[in-house]
Amino acid sequence: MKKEITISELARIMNVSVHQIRYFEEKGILEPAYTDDNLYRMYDMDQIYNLAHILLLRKLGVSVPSIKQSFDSFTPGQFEQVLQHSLLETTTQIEQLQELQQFIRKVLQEQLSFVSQTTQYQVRQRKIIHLTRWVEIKSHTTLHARLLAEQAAPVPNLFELDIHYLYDSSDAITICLEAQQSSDFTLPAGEYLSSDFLIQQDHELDQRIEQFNEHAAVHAYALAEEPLILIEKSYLSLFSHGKLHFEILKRIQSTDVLKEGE
DNA sequence: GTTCTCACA
DNA sequence: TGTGAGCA
Repeated sequence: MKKEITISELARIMNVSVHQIRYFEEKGILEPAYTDDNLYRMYDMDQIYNLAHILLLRKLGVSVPSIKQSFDSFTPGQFEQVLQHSLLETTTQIEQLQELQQFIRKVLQEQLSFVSQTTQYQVRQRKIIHLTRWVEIKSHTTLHARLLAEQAAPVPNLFELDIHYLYDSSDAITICLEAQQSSDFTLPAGEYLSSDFLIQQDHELDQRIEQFNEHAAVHAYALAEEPLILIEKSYLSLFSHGKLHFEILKRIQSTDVLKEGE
């Protein structure tokens, strides 16, 4: 019985895959003690220590190329730099995960509030929203793939955004996306008449908008002279089997709010 | 059981 | 940065 061990034995005692050991070899950070006549890689204590170091550094977030560098020419200063870098990396990862957590909460909350909602029309208090103009289309037409493809600026992550359709008095509908800072349009904070609904076919949309306007007239809401806003909640449509989730909004006039963007 | 290579996430 | 499959 040889004192050296095969790759699968090394893999077993170090809790890694055979593949992974060969991968480390390919990347030049772990050589076998020798190769046997049958071309099997054989490993001894040196390799066990070596692999232990590699796994530790991987756990600390150090990349394989950096591990190679640190093995080739190792100075304590470089080591600190490498570890500082992976510390920074984990910090940004935590931030990204927190953003994801927030987004999941938002989707969950909106989904719950839609499910529990009984009345179709309600008055809602809304925070200020900034919008950036994205595409303009004529009324009574629909967005099609070609139109999107021809836009100069590619739109990031359409699936997770609320898409805002602004219906002003003209014949055009302006399609906008949420912006971080003040941009092309601003929807002031305040009270909005709101209606949530699902639709299956495009023509239902125009009906809904008509109904909304009628409802507002019948109940004599003092609506602001601002565009009607239709919001497509693309991510909520996930929960409604091919139906699309929309909200119609129009701000209710209040005397103490200054009109913005003029 | 192991090697090598290719495709894939 | 690995994994899985197929082959010899």
